[in-house]
Amino acid sequence: MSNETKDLNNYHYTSSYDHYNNINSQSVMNLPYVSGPSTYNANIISPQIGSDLHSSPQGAYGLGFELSPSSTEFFNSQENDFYSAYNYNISHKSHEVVGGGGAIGESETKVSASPSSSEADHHNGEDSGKSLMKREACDGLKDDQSSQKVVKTKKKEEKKQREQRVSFMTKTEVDHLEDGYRWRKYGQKAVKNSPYPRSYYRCTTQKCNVKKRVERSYQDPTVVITTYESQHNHPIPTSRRTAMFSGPAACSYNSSSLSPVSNFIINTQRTFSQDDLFGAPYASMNVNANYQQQQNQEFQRDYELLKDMFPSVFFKQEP
DNA sequence: CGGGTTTGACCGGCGC
DNA sequence: GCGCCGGTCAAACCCG
Repeated sequence: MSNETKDLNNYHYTSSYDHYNNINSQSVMNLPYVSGPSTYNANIISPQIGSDLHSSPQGAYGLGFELSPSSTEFFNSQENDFYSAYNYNISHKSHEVVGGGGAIGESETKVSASPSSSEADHHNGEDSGKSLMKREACDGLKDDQSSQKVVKTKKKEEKKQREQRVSFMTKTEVDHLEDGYRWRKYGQKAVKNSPYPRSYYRCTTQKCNVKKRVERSYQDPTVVITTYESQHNHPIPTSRRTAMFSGPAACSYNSSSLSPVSNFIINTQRTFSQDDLFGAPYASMNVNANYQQQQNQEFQRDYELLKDMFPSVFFKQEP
């Protein structure tokens, strides 16, 4: 796919999409990492969803997640921590020895999770926020409301609650990030108040009804918002699995809803190990020994959670 | 030819 | 009721 062959009016599928393909081809061919460091900076806002995912019977599968050759940072925190965690990652970026210093493909990701609304929704000020307000208003309805209406409202709420959504905010030039699963695009819509369209994808695996929306933030065009809905009921396609981890990458994780501050870096240049997970951050963190010991235990717990949430990250990479 | 993308039409929810 | 908007459908198209 080249820029020349694409419709230039559809800017989302020109240069950006080519970046996506380039990065993947580097990964597949196991080439030296030349597209520069990229950091996925993830923030899970809702502790409820975090625990849902943790206890999910589909623990081996779950949500898709960007895993192009890059460094990934997961942030699991309350909403207040969202931007501070994000800033923390930015300010410590220079400490992450990931690869070359190229600018292409550089990215950071934040993650939010919500049963009914997503960070992306709030980010764009869309009507899901209004819906939330409306639902909250419905909670305070007067007694003279007909019981039928109440039942209807409750049903609607339950349905929305079941729609498990997780949003990733990724600072990247890549629009559709690789997550190991196969997606079929089924729609694209212009987003109100945004020059950037929103794309709709569905998992191509039969009987898997996972969907995702991908849009670029109008406030910060360098940020791509990916929203996943529900969970995969199947493993990651094997052909993708090997491709995804053949290139060097690093991943750091912060789960501040489980611990005040925990942050570690996963280096995927070799097989994941606890040493990889727990050793690296201290090089850049100015903390005392006791604190480190305490953090290690918290990291262990967070690590288990992360494994459940993003199993694909932890598949072993065979040489 | 099969699978993915594009894109205008359509639908339902919601606010006015 | 009407218009707006997000989400989805599906025919046409593209590509390997």
